[in-house]
Amino acid sequence: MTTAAPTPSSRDLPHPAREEIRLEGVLHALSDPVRLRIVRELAAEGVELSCSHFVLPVTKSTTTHHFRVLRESGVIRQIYEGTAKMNGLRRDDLDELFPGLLDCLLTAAARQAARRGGG
Amino acid sequence: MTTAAPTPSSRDLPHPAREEIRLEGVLHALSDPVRLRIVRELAAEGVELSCSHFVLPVTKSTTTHHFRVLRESGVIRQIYEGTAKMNGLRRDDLDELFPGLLDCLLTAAARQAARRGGG
DNA sequence: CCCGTACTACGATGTTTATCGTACGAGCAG
DNA sequence: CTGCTCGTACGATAAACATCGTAGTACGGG
Repeated sequence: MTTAAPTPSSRDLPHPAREEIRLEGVLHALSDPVRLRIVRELAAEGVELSCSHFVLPVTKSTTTHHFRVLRESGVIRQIYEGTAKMNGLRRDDLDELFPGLLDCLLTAAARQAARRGGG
Repeated sequence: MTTAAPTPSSRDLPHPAREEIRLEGVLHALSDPVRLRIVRELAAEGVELSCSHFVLPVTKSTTTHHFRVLRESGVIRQIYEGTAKMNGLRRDDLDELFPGLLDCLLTAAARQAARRGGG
C-alpha cells in the first residue's frame, strides 16, 4: 500500500529524544543570532530546508557547526536526502514539552526584528 | 517610620535601557541553570530579594557574576539597600518588549522542573 | 569512472564564560 | 573605633564557543 517511506537514506544523524531536550539547551541554541535567524526562517517557510538554502554571514564550516548545535539541542531535525541535508523544526516535540514556548520565542524575535530592522 | 523614600542609596548600578534589551541576551542569560533558577525564584516570590537570600551551589564570587549577567542582559534590576543588594525582575520592561515571553519561559522551566524533580 | 555539489571532520585560533580564591569597601551594631 | 556581614573587584584558570581553512566523504549525473 502506501509505501510512503521515501528512502530513509543510509546515513542518519543522532538526535536527542524528546525527553532529553533541556530548556537550557534550547535557550542557549537560540541565543546566537545566526541560529535564531535559521530557526526563524525555518518557521516562516514551514517546510524542511536544505542547509544550502540559507544565506548566512559565515562560512560553510561555521554553518555546519550551527546546524549541529540546533540539532543536538533538540530544536531541529536533520535528515539526509541525497547529498542535501534537510532541516525541519521539531515543532511537535517542542510543543509537547513546552507548550507555546516556540511560538512565543518566534513572536519575540519577530517583534525585535521589526523594531530594529523595520524602523 | 514610614519614611516612604527608603534612602535611594549612594551607589547605583548600570542597567540597560528598555530599548537596549536584546532577545539573544535574555536567552543567553537564562540558558545557564544557576541563573534560570535565580529568575524562577525571583518570579515565584514576586518581591525583590537580596543576593544572600539565594542558596546556590557556587561561591559568592560566582553568584555576583551571575547576578551581573542577569542585570546586564536586562532581566533583573538591582538596587542597593544598605549592605544588601535587592534584586527584582524587570517584568514591566520585558512584558512590554516581548509580551508573554517571560511567563512562557517560566512555565516551561516549571514544567521541566516538575518532570525531572517531582517525578 | 570521473567530476561537481553538498556537507563533514579536523585542527587552529581568539573570545567568551563559569568558576574559584583572596583581598577589599560599605554599611550596621556594639 | 572595632568587628561583622554583604557584596565587589581583580586575577587566575580551565572549559566552551564561534570562527575559519583545508582536506575529505557521500551522492548523483554524464
